[in-house]
Amino acid sequence: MSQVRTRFAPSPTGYMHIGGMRTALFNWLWARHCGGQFILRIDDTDQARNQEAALRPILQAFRWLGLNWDEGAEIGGPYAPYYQSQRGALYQEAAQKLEAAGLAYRDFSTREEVDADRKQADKEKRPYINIRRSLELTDTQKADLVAQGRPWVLRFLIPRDTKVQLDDHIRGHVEWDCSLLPDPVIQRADGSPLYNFATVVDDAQMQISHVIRAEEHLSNTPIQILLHQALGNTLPQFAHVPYVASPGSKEKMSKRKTEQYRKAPAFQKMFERADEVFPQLGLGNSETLNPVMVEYYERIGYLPAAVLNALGRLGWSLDDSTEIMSLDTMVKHFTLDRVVQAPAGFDPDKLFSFQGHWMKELPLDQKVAGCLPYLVQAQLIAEPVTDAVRQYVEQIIVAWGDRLKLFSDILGARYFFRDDLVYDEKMFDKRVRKEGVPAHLAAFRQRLVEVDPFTVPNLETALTAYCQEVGEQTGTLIHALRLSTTGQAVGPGVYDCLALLGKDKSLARIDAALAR
RNA sequence: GGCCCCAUCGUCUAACCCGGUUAGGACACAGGGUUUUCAUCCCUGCAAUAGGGGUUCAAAUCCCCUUGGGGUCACCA
Repeated sequence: MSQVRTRFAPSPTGYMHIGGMRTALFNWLWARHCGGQFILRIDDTDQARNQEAALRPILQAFRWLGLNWDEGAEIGGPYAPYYQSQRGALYQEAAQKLEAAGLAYRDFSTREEVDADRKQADKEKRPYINIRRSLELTDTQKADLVAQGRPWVLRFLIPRDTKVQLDDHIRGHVEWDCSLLPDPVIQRADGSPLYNFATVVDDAQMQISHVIRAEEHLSNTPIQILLHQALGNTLPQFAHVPYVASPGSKEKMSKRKTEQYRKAPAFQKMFERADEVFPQLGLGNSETLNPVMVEYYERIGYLPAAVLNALGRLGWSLDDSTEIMSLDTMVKHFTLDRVVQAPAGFDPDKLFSFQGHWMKELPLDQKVAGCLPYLVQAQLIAEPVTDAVRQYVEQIIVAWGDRLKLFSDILGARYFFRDDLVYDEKMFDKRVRKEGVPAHLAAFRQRLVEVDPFTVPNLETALTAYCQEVGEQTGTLIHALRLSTTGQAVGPGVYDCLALLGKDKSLARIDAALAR
């Protein structure tokens, strides 16, 4: 096969959509699988807003996930520039070429006229296509109108007597009857190009071999194919990937619908998590950062490997049983013909389970590196982080074990850094304020004074010995100690907790609990 | 509404192209075991071919229809 070149062409919207990320991943995967190039082009035709700021989160999402691009934004390349806003001359040239060949025409009709035509067609229950009045104008009439300063747009002349055929890598054979297609505007009165046109010009000029994009572009495709043909371009291959649906629905996931996702059972936990974590980090809450955006996953402490794995398995499979896949594995096996045709609902639970897997695989030093920023941002530890603190955090992470799923879970270790404990009152009542327990706790507290060094094995020996002597179950003391020293009913092993806290703090907290 | 796409457990999917499997796996859920918490880990269970017609010895698989779901219909991208 000749050189494979794929592209992802986001418009700078200020955030990276998780569904768009999946499409980008498939493009990247196909390029890498084939040893080709992946291009990141910016579709910023007539965007008034702040480019820089609106683009940053998108590029950051690619960097975070490790999806590098061979040409495009920031790095340039042989087909530069890669920003549509800077490629005006190319579009002008192509538009002139079409007009000169009689394949596009100047349309002098006003928006009002077009709207009226459309309404009329609607009323008569027939499909709307352009009436093409401007086509009947003589050259002198047209020149007059131009002289009068009448604005016009350039429309592509759809060849109404043909059919467009597409053999899509995912959808298969699709056909459209051109007699039903309105003539699309390809250039505005001010000379700026429209998306459908700019895309065609760019894809051809950048030698894109495979246009892999979301299904919602399928209806744009006949026009683009026609445009390519009119321009004399070699047609790229097309692959229309089904869109990503929101959890528990079949509808395309959309940022505009975040309010309803907030209440959807499958999504709810992610929003709650955001409201719990982000305020502690000074990052707003689920209003500012929600699970539709890639940045949510980065900020809440997901691993790129987990997000990539989940995205890769959404609408694509390697075989009948492989679930856990590294990026390398996906590159090795990815093919377009194994992309599923039906929309896939995003599944937060499954992502979470992938996360559990990849977090378990992560070497300790990387876990520490991942958690440290959270502790700093939540002001639980100071910056710069000293070796002693770093070591302490490492010990906590070891004790935390597989309970640490997201990096932000480390915020649950607050009681190792702060003395104002948050008590789980219900459990405190159940495990501490219970017949006989305070007495045991007080008695064992005295034994603790003698434990030296204050280590896990010594603590365990002491507790077992005490319980045997007094004929009490170890569980009674274990639970009481955990509630007293951490305030919580769940967490790392209680001996780990005591050892990590050290003798002084442990004793003080037991005293405080007994005094409550 | 026009055009187009889609349809297997609750979810993601395998098997479909080239008809023959007790329709497989994973997540979730339920139960059990290990860890006197929780998490991990192990075992077990639950659970699907939308409906109707064809074709065929045989249909999840091929064809048609119905139903349902979705996307798109801009001088947005």
